Amino acid sequence: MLDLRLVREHPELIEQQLARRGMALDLTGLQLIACQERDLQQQRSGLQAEGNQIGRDVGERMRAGEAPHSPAVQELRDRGNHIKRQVSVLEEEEKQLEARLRQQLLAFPNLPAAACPEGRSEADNVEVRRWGSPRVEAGLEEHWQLAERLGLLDTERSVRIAQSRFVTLLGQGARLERALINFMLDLHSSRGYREVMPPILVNTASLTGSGQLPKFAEESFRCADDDLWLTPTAEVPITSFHRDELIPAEQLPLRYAAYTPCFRREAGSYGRDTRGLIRLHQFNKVELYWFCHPDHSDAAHVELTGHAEAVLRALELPYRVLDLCTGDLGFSATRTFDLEVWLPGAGAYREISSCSNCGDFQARRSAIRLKDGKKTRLLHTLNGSGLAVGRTMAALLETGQQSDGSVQLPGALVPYFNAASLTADG
RNA sequence: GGAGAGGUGGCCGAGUGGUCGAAGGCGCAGCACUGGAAAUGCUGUAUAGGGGCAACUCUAUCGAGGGUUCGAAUCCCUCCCUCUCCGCCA
Repeated sequence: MLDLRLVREHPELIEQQLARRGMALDLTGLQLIACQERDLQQQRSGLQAEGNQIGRDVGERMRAGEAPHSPAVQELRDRGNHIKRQVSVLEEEEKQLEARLRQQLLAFPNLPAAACPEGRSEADNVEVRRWGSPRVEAGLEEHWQLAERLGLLDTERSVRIAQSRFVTLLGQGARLERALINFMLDLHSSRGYREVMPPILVNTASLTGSGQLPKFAEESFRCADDDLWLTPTAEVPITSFHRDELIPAEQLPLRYAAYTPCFRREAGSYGRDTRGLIRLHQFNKVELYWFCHPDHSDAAHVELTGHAEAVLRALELPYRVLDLCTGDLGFSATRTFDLEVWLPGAGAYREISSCSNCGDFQARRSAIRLKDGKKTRLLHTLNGSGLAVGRTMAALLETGQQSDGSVQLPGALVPYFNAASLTADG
């Protein structure tokens, strides 16, 4: 959420920054509402101050022994009543303005960071670096072909259980998924992340706090009877873990690593990536999350991205890093580095992690502040996949495929999977 | 799901209509004492929003929302949550 003060005092700054995202906005209307709201508040609190004084006066007279219905007291009462009516009128107006303001503010995305490259779409994202040598050969299988042949998953029966875009992992496939989750969590724990396993049904306030609501309601599955939603990412429960908290500066940064299933409706993506593990309604993800001091969030962002990269390196999966341009930035992010893993079968880089600095955007929505001496200020939140587990499996399958039909696994995974390869009779 | 109890500041805990943003304690910070520390003493220590260069000041907040009243932490209504017992259950 954007700072209301900024809306009042420098709406042109917001217009400029959101223009970088490709949004043409005129905030004069909103600014007007914001100022009206402030003026109403001033009027109202002035009246309330007067009312409070009357209350004190009456109390004093009564204590002095004056009769409760003496003319003087009665007059004070009348004035008190009059003020009360005025206040309630102002309050009603104020509430309406506040609701309108909030509704509009919640719909604005975060402002891009100064360093964020300019651009209109993903075509303008800037490649920052590459790691590893991508395997480029003709005749390689795609991961869903490999997975089907090796019996790692069952798509058809999953439709019977749920619907399309769900998958059931089986045998080696299920074990590999489990091995990957453990491998990733161990790696992050060893770097100081605190492991968390949060609720994956979350309430509306949580989804609003991290930015998925109100704008992206159609992206999440909802349990209508309970004000609960299935989490689209662990970012949601982790943000809310500290919602409405005031955290001593010396405790920062707080760093969490969470494995959770994630649920997305993928509305509007019909026909895309319908086979295999790339785009599912339910998928597993290990998420990295930082709550940090605003002065350190840029450095933290680089560090967090490095931690996600470390997983790819340990698994010997070539990848590239993109600095997302202003036009491709997610709603809550002020800057994002995407990691794209090389899929030799598909012959393309595919997103496997998105590492974002959200600045104070989620912290303001979720009221998460830090206390630095006497000062309180909003802290910064960062998140990144470390990594999307299904996509990691896809990359491992395509990268490790052998001419004999088996799949060779990287050495780092052997202790977790208890075998060095996947085979047709495994 | 049924019955009962309860939700007060960073924490514990007092407070059943007026001067209560709230006693007391703990914690924390500063000062004094000390060679240094402990102990002790003194002082300070909530959040949000508004106004002011600032000192400061106004408003709101005692789970949430509404009501009664000149005045509500305190009375009334609704909701949420927590705890205990019973039931059910991985």
